[in-house]
Amino acid sequence: MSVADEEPRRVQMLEAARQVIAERGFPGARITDVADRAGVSPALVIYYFKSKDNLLAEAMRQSEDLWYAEMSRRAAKIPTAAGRLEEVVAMTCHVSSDVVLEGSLELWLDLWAQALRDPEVRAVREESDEHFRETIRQIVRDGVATGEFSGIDEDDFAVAYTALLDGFAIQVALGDPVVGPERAFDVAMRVASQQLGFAWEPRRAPRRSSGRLPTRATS
Amino acid sequence: MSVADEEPRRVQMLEAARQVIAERGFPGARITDVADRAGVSPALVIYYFKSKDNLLAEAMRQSEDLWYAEMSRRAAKIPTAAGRLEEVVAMTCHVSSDVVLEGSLELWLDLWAQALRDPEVRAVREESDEHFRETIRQIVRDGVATGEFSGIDEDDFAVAYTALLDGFAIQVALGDPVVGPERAFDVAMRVASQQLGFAWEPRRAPRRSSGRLPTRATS
DNA sequence: CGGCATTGACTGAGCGTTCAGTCTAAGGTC
DNA sequence: GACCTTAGACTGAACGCTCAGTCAATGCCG
Repeated sequence: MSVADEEPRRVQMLEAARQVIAERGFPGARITDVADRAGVSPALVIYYFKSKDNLLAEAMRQSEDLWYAEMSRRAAKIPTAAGRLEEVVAMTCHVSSDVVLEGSLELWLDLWAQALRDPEVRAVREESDEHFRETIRQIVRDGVATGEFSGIDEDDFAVAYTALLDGFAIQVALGDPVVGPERAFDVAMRVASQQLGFAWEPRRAPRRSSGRLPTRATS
Repeated sequence: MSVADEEPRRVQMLEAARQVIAERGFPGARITDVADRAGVSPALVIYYFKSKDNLLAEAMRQSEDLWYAEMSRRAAKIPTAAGRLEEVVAMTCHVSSDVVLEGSLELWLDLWAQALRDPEVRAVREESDEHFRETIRQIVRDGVATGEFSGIDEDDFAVAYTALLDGFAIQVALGDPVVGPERAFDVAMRVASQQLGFAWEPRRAPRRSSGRLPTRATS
């Protein structure tokens, strides 16, 4: 809240930029779009951020930060390591349709493509990915400590599992006809339970609709 | 060869386009670049392909086709299913530095990002991904048939394993400081051997250099 | 008044696409 | 064989649009 209060215009524009990138893609995002959405003039956008590239890179960073903040927020509410892992998987596979995470997967595709050439974006991606890995690592460590998970090299698991989730994120983001959110979630959880040695079965019979998971309260 | 003989200019431009996309990214690729590299005028490029979008989409398709052709070519030479799987993993993780596959991983990142909005590119991606899955599926089926692999749901495995390899492809393409080609290859093979129940150990002590694998002849 | 926020109007570069042709080779005609 | 016609390959120049970034001017607040 403090950040938003101190620099309302700034975050407003970053939020607008995030949405525009999600809609039109990183290279297709125009400062006019961002300005329109934020209800200001294009010149003001340049006034705040020096250049378009800078704006978009910062928008990417902010978006990633928000994603992990949301993840931490949710994880904090869940007592078991297996539950926390499941929540991470659910977020990555977009099982629950969630406004906060709207467009985050699509953004990742642009993030990766852009990271190839743009050093600033590359830095964002590297931090973000290491953050992701560390999150998984920590969950595994906790699970091993509490006896939920049986011994496994947490580092190798984190490397492999984040790669797996990234791969599923691609399929889900692109709306692959074979690998939808439910299947990705299912397979990912099965792999995890097998590798980490904990019991897991699907919450319910497979649902057709893309509705939210009623298991967890939404408020 | 027949194709190249019939339409030399066409394939020449497609090849040029592939290189330009690999260098400057899909959105950054200019028809002038392609024309320059092919040694023709920009107008001729439009003369052959109706528009820039069409050109780039076809270049993507051709690139994917080449990749799978190369994969089949290599796989055909390898007698065991485990060996074939290893070769696929090696190609995906860019363990062997190979001219034919130059820039293919980087191209995938652009392919995914572009597939989000461009229907033509999306179609290419879907075909390509299903092709990949089917390749893995078939290798597993063969391995199970010959007794190399122990029983496993080949479909679920294919879905999960292609996702894993896609994820590693991202890391490798972006030159992640933590997950390099060797580590990706190593972890991927360990996962495969464990899941499919075959014996596998690293060919050699871990190498620092990014040199090619001397195990297989390059000719 | 003085500094900050904000804007509309403008510009200049970049780039896809078009067009009016030129050049070359093949084919037909006597 | 000499000449004309046709078609396809190919190009240089120009058109027109998009869009990031600039700038002088205005409003606003303390």
